[in-house]
Amino acid sequence: MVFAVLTEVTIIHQQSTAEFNKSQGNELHLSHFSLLNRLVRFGNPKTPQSLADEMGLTKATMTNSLAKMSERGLIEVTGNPADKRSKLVAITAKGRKARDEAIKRVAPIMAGYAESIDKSDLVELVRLLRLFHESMSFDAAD
Amino acid sequence: MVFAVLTEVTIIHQQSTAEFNKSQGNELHLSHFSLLNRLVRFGNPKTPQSLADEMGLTKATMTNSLAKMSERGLIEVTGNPADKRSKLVAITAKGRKARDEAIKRVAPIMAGYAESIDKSDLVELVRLLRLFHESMSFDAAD
DNA sequence: ACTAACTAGTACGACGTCAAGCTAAAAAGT
DNA sequence: ACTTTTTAGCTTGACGTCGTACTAGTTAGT
Repeated sequence: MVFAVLTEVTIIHQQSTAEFNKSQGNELHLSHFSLLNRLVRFGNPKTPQSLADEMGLTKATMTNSLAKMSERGLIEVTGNPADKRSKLVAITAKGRKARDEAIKRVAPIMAGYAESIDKSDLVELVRLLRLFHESMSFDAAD
Repeated sequence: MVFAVLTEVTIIHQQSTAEFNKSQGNELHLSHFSLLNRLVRFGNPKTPQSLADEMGLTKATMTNSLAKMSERGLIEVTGNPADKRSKLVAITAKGRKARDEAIKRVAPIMAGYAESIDKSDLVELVRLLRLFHESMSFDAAD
């Protein structure tokens, strides 16, 4: 049963990623969008490590993404005064604009998904996914 | 709300993929395992294209995976008599064994997930994921 | 205080994946 | 029949991601 969850999750992830990226016409990759979205919705600035943890990515991946996004001016990475090992990632005005435009581009697709599934099912699905997500974290903690 | 689904799906996918691969000690990647599993559970042999469709991957990805797995003797790829453009992918005895061993290696992790979540929640989660998956397919069909 | 253990971020090489463009075969249109 | 369109699979180049190994700064042990 757990397997079935992961199978579905994998397929949904792949298809939705592909569709998102397609909708953006190579403007903004999903991973970059997710990062911008995270900064806007869950705190700004943040350290690379905490971003990686929250998004289920490794430090190495985060380093790579931040470099690309920094080059494009979507974010600004500065030293962390509180810890000289660390850095702080902040979204720029350009990054906010890019996020907003990405949302506009993808909105029709999201609406399409929402149309063919009950609102109550969607709410329950999110709840259960979070539950599952948490149960994974416990297990991975050792 | 749809966004929340995709966010959770993405994180769960990444973390579970990472854990699966870790549990296998570089013996068998999740994508290869999924393909073997698919052949065993949902029909054998199958064409590359139908496998790609079922797994939400592109033809190019499938070509690459099949080549690697074929080299390792996990599958056998032959011409399709019914359609000379096409091929047929069949799992080998070695492939079946590799799948079985992978399941054994990952079983403890799966059990860990299952432990911290109610069985009924798990069933419902799978149902809703399939529903969501289907609602995506309709949209992507055009 | 000083050393040992841990943590944040980077560098490098490898892999899965994709989009775009290609060939060959099959299906559809006329 | 013949042409056009569609489909199956391959090739190439690029990107996100990971694991491992490394450096530099922080924390804990003694």
